Amino acid sequence: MPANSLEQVRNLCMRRGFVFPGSAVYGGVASFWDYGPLGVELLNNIKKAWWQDTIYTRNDMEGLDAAVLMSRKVWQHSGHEATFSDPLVDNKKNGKRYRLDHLLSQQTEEVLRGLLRRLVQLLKMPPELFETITRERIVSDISSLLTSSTLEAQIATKVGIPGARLDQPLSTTFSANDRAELIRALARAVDELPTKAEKLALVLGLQDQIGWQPVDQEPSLRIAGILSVRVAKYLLAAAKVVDPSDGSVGEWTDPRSFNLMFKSHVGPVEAAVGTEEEAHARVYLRPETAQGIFMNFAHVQRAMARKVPFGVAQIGKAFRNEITPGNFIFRTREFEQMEIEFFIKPPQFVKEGEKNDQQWHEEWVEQRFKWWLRYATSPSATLEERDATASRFRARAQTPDELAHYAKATTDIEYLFPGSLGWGEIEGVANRTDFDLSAHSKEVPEEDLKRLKLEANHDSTEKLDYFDPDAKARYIPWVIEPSAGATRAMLTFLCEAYHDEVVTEPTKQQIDQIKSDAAMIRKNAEKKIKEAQKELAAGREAKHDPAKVEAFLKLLDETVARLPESLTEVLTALDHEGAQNLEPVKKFRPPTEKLVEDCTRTVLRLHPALAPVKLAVFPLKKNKPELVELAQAIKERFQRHFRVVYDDSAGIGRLYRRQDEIGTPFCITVDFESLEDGTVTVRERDSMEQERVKIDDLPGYLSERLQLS
RNA sequence: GCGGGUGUAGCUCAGUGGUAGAGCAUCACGUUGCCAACGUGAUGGUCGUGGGUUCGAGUCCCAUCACCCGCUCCA
Repeated sequence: MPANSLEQVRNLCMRRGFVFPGSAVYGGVASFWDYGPLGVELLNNIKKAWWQDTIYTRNDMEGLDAAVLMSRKVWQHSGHEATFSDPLVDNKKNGKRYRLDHLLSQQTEEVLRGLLRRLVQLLKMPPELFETITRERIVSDISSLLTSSTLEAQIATKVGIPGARLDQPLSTTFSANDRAELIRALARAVDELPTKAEKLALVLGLQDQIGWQPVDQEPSLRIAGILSVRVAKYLLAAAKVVDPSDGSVGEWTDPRSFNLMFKSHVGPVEAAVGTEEEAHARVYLRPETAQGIFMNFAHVQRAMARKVPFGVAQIGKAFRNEITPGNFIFRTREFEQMEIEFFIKPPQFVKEGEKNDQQWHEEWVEQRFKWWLRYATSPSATLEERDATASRFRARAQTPDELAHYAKATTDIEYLFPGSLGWGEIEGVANRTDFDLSAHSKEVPEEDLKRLKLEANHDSTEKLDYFDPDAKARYIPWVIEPSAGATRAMLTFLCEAYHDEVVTEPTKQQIDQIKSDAAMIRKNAEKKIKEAQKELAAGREAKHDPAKVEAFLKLLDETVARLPESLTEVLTALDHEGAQNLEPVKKFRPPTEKLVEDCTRTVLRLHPALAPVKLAVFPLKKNKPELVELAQAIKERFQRHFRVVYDDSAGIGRLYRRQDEIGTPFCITVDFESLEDGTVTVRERDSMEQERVKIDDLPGYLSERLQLS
């Protein structure tokens, strides 16, 4: 059985140095994780496997590593700036979608006023706030804040609303100097207020008090900017915001904020967002690596003299300011992608017997699916285990309304993660047609622009087309994009490899002890259930929920009946919510936990190519210098080729278990016999079987079994 | 975003307003012949952070941060 909860995997990762919370010293920052000594090995191995399998073993692929920061124009023409940067709302009634500010600008004055009033009420803004906070107070309150970047960065993060766009420049009635001071003081004042509502209220109040106004005086813009993305849904409903297309009150969704791109600046810019200077210097951290490949399509094609079809692969970091990150490293704001852009003939040039875009798409889905299964499986897996692994992967075609703006079709490869996460996307194979290359090209024919719903690109200096000597025609190629998450791959392989195994049968006496303890728990719990029922019947609050306790007892009976093989499940049963506040359970837990620990091992049955450590070498006794010396010599013999560790800090059994937990495929023990006949014990991870192998034969023995290419 | 929960030693956790604890881990010494051995000793804490109540707060109150679960949303 692989991991049955993400929590198990999380624990192992933090305890054994795979993943640590980011910025932990300062309390942590949501959604950022650091990869520890073993995590970086695993991640590197995943990337290496992918790189070798997608580039080295094919004849039609090249590699690339493009810059993270690219011209802002890339994101303007790719469509990301428009669709990633403004809150959008849907009307559930008719499926129409609007930019929030556009929608509001079409409302009547009455509706807008109602919105503002409700916002004020919702935030419980104390009216005094507007009276006490004056310009003098603010300006005089300047001191320790460091130089600020932009209002948005300062205020929006402090107020704590991701959707807030309080980024318009201050009224021009202030001098540049005054403005900078004001920003600092404002940020400071916001800092001092105890609640989020008051912070927001302050910002709102200041707009009126000190003439801090958006450049654009449209009230709709201001409100749209101020609305928290999360409260907007209720406000829109309460204020009866109307759908301009039919004039009826809409059934609005939460606005989905697509401002997923992190902003930064090139050069020493400290200008406020919205100014020309800022706009000029602005860059985004890439939200996908794909555009770097499109930028270099023509370079790679010419430099490597490639003919379509061919592909370009890239591994790199991407950044998205996700609104709801979570599930450990599944959805993070900084992540790593492994992307292929595979360039093919447009449909009209495909000849008889050649693959069209649909067939290429299918082939890539199949290829990638095989890749996932290959590395999700340990070579020692039985047929049944392989089937079980395969059943946790699936390819699922996206429905039309799920498709991204650039895709004709996308097939997601998903993995069934443990616990509440469930099926999760680990790779998307998209048919992006000629959308991207056309979007970045000048002089694209009118009909193609129309087909792709693109505007003519007057910024581009190039046409990203290709002369096909075979078709004797010039065209902009189509693209199939298999795009996988490297960090999600790590989570996938960890979940699939995780196993808790019972390796030592508990004695009959120990099992009887558990059974009698369970009987005691039942006796006590039944009493509690009766008490609770009495309380509830009398209309009072009960300490226990009878139904939950009942469910717990049923689970406990069921697992205890299946001992000893259900040993680990008994422990899980004790964590059932119905077991809370039951005294005997508290007493019962520690000895059971101890027994489970003594009788089980945690093992990561990782594919050897992915294992962070390939080999561990131990001396049987650490106080015999000859053994230590030989063991270290063996370690040194392999350390140039792969990660190998030497350890003598515990008894031999414990050393084995430690390596099991991190998925080390082989352990070597050097004993006294080794000194005489030059053989060592090689112990295999999954079977725990041992074999005597000559030290001189180790290279061949290991390279065959580690499957390193 | 809403609701619920958690946060005490590196890890797992106990601690009912009155001197901060246990097991494991770590380190030292001794012992130890292949699957989580043992003995002795030692190290390790501003109890997530900031305020408040109190003679006194890990414990009560407020705020805040992080993580987990459920709902909502999203890819």
